[in-house]
Amino acid sequence: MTVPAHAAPIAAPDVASALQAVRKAGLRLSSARRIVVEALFAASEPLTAEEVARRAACDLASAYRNLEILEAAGVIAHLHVGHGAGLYRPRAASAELVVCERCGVRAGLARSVTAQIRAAVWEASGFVARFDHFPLAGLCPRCAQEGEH
Amino acid sequence: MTVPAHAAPIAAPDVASALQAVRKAGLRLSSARRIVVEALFAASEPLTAEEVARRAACDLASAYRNLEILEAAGVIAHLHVGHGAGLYRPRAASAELVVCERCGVRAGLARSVTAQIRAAVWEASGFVARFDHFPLAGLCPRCAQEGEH
DNA sequence: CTCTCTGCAAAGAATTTGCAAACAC
DNA sequence: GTGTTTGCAAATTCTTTGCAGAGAG
Repeated sequence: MTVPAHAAPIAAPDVASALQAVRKAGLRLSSARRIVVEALFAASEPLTAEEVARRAACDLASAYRNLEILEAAGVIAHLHVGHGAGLYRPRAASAELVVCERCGVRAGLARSVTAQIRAAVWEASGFVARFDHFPLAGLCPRCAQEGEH
Repeated sequence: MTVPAHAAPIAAPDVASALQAVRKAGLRLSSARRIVVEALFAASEPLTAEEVARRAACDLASAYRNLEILEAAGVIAHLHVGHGAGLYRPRAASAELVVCERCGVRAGLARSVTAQIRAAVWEASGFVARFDHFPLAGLCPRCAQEGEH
């Protein structure tokens, strides 16, 4: 038995193809929209809507609206870490993560590891687990050590 | 190599011992506090703060304050599922879960399964994963099937 | 009696929505 | 031109905080 495939739409690998994908989705390429895309692809880390709005010099409401639209178009994706605001990143950068609940540090998980976990969860529950939208949570090595005081 | 133990404080198994634990923590047992505890132990599912306030017939602010205090006292715990409000439950009922991102259905995971996953995550990243505060997310069998249309 | 706890009201953070003007095509 | 998109302001949802009075020990 194998875990059902999680359909993986084509994620634009760079700014150019992302902007092209926006056009193909029938969306207008307004200046705000273009800069939002560029800001996300230029960032090395996922950004909050507020950071996107600041970098794109556009209204926060427009940032939220564009982030939602761009996500629907398959160009970007958002994730949630801890109690804080949502984070946005290019869809192509949707690595599967584990996040420290205490300090917020994030680490990527190799596909082989997440595949193994997905298989275990699926066999036990029938659920197809994902780690990109709501990453795994726990304590990083440092915080885990402190926690045992 | 084994995953570091996640210190597991004594969780009150029933209302009586929970109320007793509240006293031992040096807290006063106000009527609102008592009813909040009773409401959580009486519920078959985790409750939102709003549901707690309604069942305890107390102010929402008092519900939040008591939930925070009771959690610090080790009597209850909260978790986050999806985009919605936080959920509260007796600490003793802190099962490790997997939640459907689409329909919200929850399923418990056997300790043997979560132990295996914890080990895999720890070997790969050094993180000590938890599944009670931020449960695993994914698609339930039904939604997974629909998703492949 | 003292100090904790409560209700009420207001503040805050994150996100969404209504609307007229601005802009892409 | 025409219909999408924007900025601004206001509304929503969830949660926290300030304060004066009520209640537990």
